[in-house]
Amino acid sequence: MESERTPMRLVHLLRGLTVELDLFGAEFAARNGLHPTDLRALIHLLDAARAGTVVTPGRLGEALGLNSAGTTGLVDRLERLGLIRRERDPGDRRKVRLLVEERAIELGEGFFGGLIADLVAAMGAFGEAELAVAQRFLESMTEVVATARAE
Amino acid sequence: MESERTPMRLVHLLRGLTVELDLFGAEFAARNGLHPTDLRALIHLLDAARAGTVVTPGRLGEALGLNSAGTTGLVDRLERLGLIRRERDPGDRRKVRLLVEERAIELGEGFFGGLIADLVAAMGAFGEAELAVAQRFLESMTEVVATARAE
DNA sequence: AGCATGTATCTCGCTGAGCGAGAGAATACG
DNA sequence: CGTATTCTCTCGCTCAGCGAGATACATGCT
Repeated sequence: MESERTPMRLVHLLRGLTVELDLFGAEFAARNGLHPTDLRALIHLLDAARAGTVVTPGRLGEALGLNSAGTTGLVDRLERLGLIRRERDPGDRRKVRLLVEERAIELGEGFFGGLIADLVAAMGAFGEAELAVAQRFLESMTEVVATARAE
Repeated sequence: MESERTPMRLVHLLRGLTVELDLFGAEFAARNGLHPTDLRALIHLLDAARAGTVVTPGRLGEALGLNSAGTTGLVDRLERLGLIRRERDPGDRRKVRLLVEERAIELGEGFFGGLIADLVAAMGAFGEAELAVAQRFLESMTEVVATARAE
């Protein structure tokens, strides 16, 4: 494994990192009575809230790869947990807006907070130029995966 | 978002990349009649096979965070799909060895093959030194997550 | 206007992944 | 030996997510 050529080593690292992050998320979710899907939904909702975007059940379901029935169930679940609230869109009354509650933000902090601080701290060992390289690298890899996903 | 400080931008990139890889895997799995768990199991089994490690249901379940009942179901499923085979360990007859079939290897190639080639190709745009930086960076981040996971 | 078509969400019934509890079979250890 | 331990599997259950379709609102066409 140590004698592996660099590109393959990087591929395995990317996969390994994904696995670690997934497991971290799954464990956090389980500890808070959530399912992995709930956590992914929460992340999506918090991102949208910070960006000022309106999220509807349809958009959320699409982002998570769920059909409408599953999405309704997911939203019901999050609402029952007091993490989000439904609100009819006054402009188009077919739509429902999903609003995140304070509790959801706190939960998000609990999840990310510690880990982000640790990650940022570890980045301190890298120079400005090195972080820039890492950024370009990650952007490039993300784009490749996103493109592959779109077939 | 463009004005974001580099460390946070990197954190978001890591998360985004994880999400993309997850979705890619989930879509591949669905297209092949597998569940995300099955794919994760397959990856684990193929890694072990390449490393020459023996995998038992117990080890597999532990790696995926399943209990024994769930693991039995998973192994049944993979066996029914003709991806693995059970074989009693002759040394310790309580144990069962999980052997990957040819089909599983082909499936793995189908999943990784294209994506890996694309990723490696994109790495071609980076110099030797830059890839080394990316590697150190990913190793550092992986270690942080693994440490955080171990509490 | 009026009617067809499209869009957003929800309801119903069902399948099956994964859990808890515990049984059964083989091994280790006093 | 017999008792504890380890590994896997069985049983019964819960609930996330699917397919099909209902409902309600919106929009385009003539």
